[in-house]
This record gives sequence, structure tokens and C-alpha cells, in this order.
Amino acid sequence: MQYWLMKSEPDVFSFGDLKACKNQTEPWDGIRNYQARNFMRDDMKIGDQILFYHSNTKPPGVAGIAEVASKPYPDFTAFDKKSNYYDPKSDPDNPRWMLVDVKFKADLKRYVPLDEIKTIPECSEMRLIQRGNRLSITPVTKAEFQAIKKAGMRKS
DNA sequence: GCCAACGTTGGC
DNA sequence: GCCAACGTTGGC
Repeated sequence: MQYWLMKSEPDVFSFGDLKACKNQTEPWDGIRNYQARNFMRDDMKIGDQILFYHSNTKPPGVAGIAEVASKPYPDFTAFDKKSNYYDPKSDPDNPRWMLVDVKFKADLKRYVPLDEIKTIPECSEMRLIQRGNRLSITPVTKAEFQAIKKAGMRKS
């Protein structure tokens, strides 16, 4: 079992949106970064736990817990000319972009803002809090995952 | 809205 | 295969 942090802009797709989806499950489409794709394609396993992070919002932070709900498969939005994520270089016979389904797992009692994550000792090495980190999918350690979950389960 | 960081593109 | 230009991310 591995642990991940996945960023999403809540204006585009929030944790609440995931919860409202059919089966509370949604394909994590639109990833157009090779490192992030490789994590989904090569390393994610069904049941892996995910910190669902809200980026580009005030304040940024972890909104809830999700899990990996499928094996990797081609990102179909790359083949759709009408999609914002259309990529003519992705050949359906040899897809460039792969994704997994992500499923709602659990609510936190409260949102864990980035400012607070920065103060959690277990999280001092997290890629998330390092400068210039733009990668939208990063592995997290069990200790990091548990520390953030614990913070989110504590009443404010 | 600014801007630092960083990934990608494309000319050479 | 180098690297400048460009586009995007995302915190502030």
C-alpha cells in the first residue's frame, strides 16, 4: 500500500465534487506531465490512499481522503478534440497519457491548510512544502499521510 | 496580479 | 544535444 498527494484546483474539481460523482469515483484526467503520468501508470495500485489537496485557492490545503480505484488506462480526453486536454500527439493505438480512477474514501473533520502542514514535524521533508514544487501528483510517506490525516481528524 | 520555478519546445 | 524562449503552476 502506497500513499499519494494529488492536487486539484477546487474551482475545477473539488473534493466535494468527487464525493458527488456517480459511485463517488472519477477518472483523474488531464494530467499532462510525464512524472505525474508515470506515477499513475507505473506505481499506483488499487487501494492506495490519497490526500486530496486543493491548490490555487485560499487557503490551499488537504480537503479529504481518497483512494485509487482502477488500474491505469488511457486518458481518453487526449483523443477528444473538444476537450481542453486534447493532445493530437497522443495516438489511440499508443496512448501518451494514462490515468487512474480516484474514489472518495473519507471526510476529514476539518480542512488542513498548507500553513499548518508546514508546522507538522513529520511533514518537514514533504515535496509539497518545498519551494517551486509544481508536480500535481507526489508520493507521500505513511508517516506524512498519517500525520496529516490525524490533524484533519482533530477538532479545531 | 506577480513572479519564481520548472517543464517543454524548437531552432540551430 | 544544447539552450533560449515560452507556457504553466501555484503560493503569496
